[in-house]
Amino acid sequence: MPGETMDSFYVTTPIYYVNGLPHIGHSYTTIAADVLSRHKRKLGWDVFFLTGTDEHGQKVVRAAQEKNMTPQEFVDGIIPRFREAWKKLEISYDDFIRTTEPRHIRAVQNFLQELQDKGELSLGEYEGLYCVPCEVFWTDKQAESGLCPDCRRPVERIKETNYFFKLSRHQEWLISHIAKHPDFIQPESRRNEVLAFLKENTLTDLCISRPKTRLSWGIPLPFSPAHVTYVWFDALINYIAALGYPGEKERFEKFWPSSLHLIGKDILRQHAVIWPIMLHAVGMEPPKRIYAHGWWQVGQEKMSKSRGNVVDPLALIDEFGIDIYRYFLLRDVPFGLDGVFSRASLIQRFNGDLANDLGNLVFRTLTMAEKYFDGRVPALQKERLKSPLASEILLKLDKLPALVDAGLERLDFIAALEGIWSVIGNCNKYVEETKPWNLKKEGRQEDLEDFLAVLITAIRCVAGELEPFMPQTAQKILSQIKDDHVVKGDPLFPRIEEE
RNA sequence: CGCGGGGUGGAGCAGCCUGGUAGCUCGCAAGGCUCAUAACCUUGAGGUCGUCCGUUCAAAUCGGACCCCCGCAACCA
Repeated sequence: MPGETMDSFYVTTPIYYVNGLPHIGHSYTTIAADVLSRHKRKLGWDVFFLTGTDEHGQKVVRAAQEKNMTPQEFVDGIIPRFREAWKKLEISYDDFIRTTEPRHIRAVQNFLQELQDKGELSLGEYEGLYCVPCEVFWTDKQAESGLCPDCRRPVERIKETNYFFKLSRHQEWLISHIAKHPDFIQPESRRNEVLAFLKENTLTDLCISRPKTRLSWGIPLPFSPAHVTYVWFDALINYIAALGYPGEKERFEKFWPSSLHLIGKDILRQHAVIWPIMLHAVGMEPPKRIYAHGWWQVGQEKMSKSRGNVVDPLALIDEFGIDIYRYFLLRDVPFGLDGVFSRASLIQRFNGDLANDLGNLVFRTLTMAEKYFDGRVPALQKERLKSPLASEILLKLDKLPALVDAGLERLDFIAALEGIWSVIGNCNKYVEETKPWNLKKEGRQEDLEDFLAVLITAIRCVAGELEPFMPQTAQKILSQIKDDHVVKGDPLFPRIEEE
């Protein structure tokens, strides 16, 4: 539509590298993106939520070899596991891109050709210590002893001809871009980190190709069929490939200006340095915002595929439910910081926040609706209210959407949830203060109606705000409160008794 | 002198940028209530805010020195 001004929102997760199964870290970023997407959609924004998989490169080849499969067979076998995991977690992505898809390959090749045409690439020699059996390059420091850190066999110094991208040419531009856009890299500590890095170092030329003779599992360079594209270079382009680059200008222009890349802090350099420079080099705008979140640790150790201590989200979901998992990840630890995962803290959140506060409030309220009004829901008559606390609750409800929105805008999921829980707390207090059982005995029907009307109103509103975070729970609550009557169900979150 | 993060009641954290009665969640203790999932509500105990020095009328908060803890090959969110 010409002159369209509709608010659009583009959010991405990294495309996950598929040499292993989905773990808590993948689900963390993905759930965060899902919450933001659901929230924006609710407000009427046009949302495009992208996730996907990164399928090329040496690691995938090796993982496939270990299973006696071709790389294609291997990735085709893993991708459904990701899709299933996201389905189970109620992830509402709009698109799932695979780097082995034709649309992505076309985008990458087009992008490379543009760079080549603009004279941004040059042919050069790559030299390094190479372990032939492992097919891996090591830096001098890594292979100090002259042995491969992995297999302990001797490495050899080899040279190969590759294409290089001169990042340093755009370094000054990037520094000033970051300086001019305080929100470009978040949180602030990460922004400072990148800025300091850029000011203190000259970026080295990025080797963007691999000889096909050494690695064939990749996207061929359009101008040199003897080379395939370096996997990171290939991967980053997914963000624009999914928007229809290079063909669909309209879609691209609609979503790209509002782009938000959610990433883990480990891949900050690629997203905050290489990616913006790649785009700038071909004359495209950098992403609007990059947010690097923290890591989950297990006990004192960091979680990693190689240590084998990864937390399996699906097992946790089966045991505790989807919504507590989604809630826990976003509520327990500030998004930008590292956190420690433990069953105990998850159970504590479950029992404390979900069972005692929220679940119990809903349950006791519906019980009273049944007991005092045969399940009928009295209408709210604001002008009749006498209790200051009731007024406070209604006031908070008015402000709640804006509060949640502001929190999510900053990716401060905790602030948003605390805002919601503050209302829940007030409601529980309101019950104690009002002592409806006394009103009943005294036959003060009108007061009792007002009381219940306030609670029901609050619960409806809370459920609405909760929807992006806990879609199932929100749905369950709303299905128990019809327009004029309630249909009480089982407790939403039966307490978990352990030990 | 490598870099970064951190040291606040029993546990986990906020507050520090923009100095001025130390706050939150959990746990613990006592009380209340009965609509409710031994849930809910109230109150309380518990901290010289890592150490020392300095700036100031006043410092968890600013400056300096020091001590201790965590992470820092690659892969990873």
